[in-house]
Amino acid sequence: MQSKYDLIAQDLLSKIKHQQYAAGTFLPSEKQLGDLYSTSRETIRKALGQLEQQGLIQKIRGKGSIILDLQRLTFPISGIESFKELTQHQKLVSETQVLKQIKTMSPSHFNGLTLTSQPAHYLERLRLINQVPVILDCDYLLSPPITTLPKTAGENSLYEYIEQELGLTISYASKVVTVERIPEVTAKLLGLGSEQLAVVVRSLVYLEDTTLFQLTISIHRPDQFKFVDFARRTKVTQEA
Amino acid sequence: MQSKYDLIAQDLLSKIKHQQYAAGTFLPSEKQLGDLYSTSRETIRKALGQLEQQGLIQKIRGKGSIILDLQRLTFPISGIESFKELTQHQKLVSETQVLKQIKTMSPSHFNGLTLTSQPAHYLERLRLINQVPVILDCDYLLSPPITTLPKTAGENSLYEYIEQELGLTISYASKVVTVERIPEVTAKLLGLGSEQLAVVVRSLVYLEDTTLFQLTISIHRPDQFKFVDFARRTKVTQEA
DNA sequence: CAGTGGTCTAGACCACCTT
DNA sequence: AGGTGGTCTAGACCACTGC
Repeated sequence: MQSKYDLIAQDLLSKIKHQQYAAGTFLPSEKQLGDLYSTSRETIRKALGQLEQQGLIQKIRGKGSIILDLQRLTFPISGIESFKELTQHQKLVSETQVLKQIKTMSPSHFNGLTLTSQPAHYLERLRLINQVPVILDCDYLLSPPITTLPKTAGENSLYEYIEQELGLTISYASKVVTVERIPEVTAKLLGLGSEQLAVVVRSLVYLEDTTLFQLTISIHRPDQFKFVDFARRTKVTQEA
Repeated sequence: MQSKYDLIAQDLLSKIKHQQYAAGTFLPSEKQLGDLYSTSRETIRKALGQLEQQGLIQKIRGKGSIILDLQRLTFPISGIESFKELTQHQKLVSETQVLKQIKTMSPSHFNGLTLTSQPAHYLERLRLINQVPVILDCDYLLSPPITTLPKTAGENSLYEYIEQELGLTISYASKVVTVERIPEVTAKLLGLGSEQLAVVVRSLVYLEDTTLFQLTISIHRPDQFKFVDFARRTKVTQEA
């Protein structure tokens, strides 16, 4: 269910996108927004907090909430987003080729962690944008919780299948991004020549109840790789 | 000033780090924490929200807040952190060589954006970890707001100088990470051979009042580059 | 001084999980 | 049914900004 502050955040987001609130100007004050949406100030503040988090506005004490103008290049690739969601937002012509889909055991080491090996669906997919291969995705989908994996799920959207067909809630991920030399076979798949350096993103993805369900190794063509991020300075002192 | 929920978050963080609350177990309930800290539940919720954001806990409705165990490898390199802060957290032997420090004009194009060129301090610094060069940082510090820049600021911590000496508050940044071919001179500085591929991070950094104050081009040795991230799945539908 | 956002409270109702 | 977190309210006081 959508909460009231989610709806307000979405409404403000769309009003910002459609320039009803212009970049560089201030939003109505929290009190005014409370009157507009007939709600309390704390609820408005939750909505504004979401927008601030995403880098759409900046709150300034004593003045108001100003609309930022970074979105021009902020397709947030940070976060957890499926390839399908990503390309759709950016309106790209994309294609996915399923190279392999078998049942196997998950690896026992990943990102420097030791994991218990367990049954999994292994999926290997080549991603193309404008007919050019850009990413090779190697996924382990653990069973449980992913017991069955129809062939169409990999071809279309894996996350759509998991969230909508299986009714699971994807919650968070930890990722490690490195640049590595890759095997010649892999380089060929991505259309790389003698240069075998690629960007490798290794992710562990978890459900709402903290169950690990996916391990992914994502190999990107370096010349096509672009990672856009918005970050806020954290004050939390991570002292020893 | 530290707010009550900041203090509570820090206290919980340190208790988690010192294993007083063990990974995999539940924190006391929000009600109990409210009694423990003699505060209202909403205040406790703000503290827990911070910890959840950083990936230290996962809240589960109907059950409680469980302590996650990812931190083992989560030195959050995402976010805005100075080189000094970064190396200190990880207890590394680091060194900074200032190669150049001059007054000039800032570039008018950056990350695909058109900016107004203005006076700036240009700073070029080579970063070494364990005596090995790993990063070349090229900074433009705009004046205003950075009018004077003592030589020591670049050698020690630039952010310390800006936040503590100048009393400015660093707030947010937008970054673009790519892999690029770099000039031979630059490659030599980083100790790279014929291979001239490097990871390039271009950042725009802003103050609390949305003033842009820093443009940075950070060139990383690919074999030393490692980016660790924690991400939560966002529900906010960024529809057309 | 009035207006703004930042924090905090004490209560309420709900949805969910467990027993 | 009782405990948990998720949402929402109506009010309060504070710190900061601007005039």
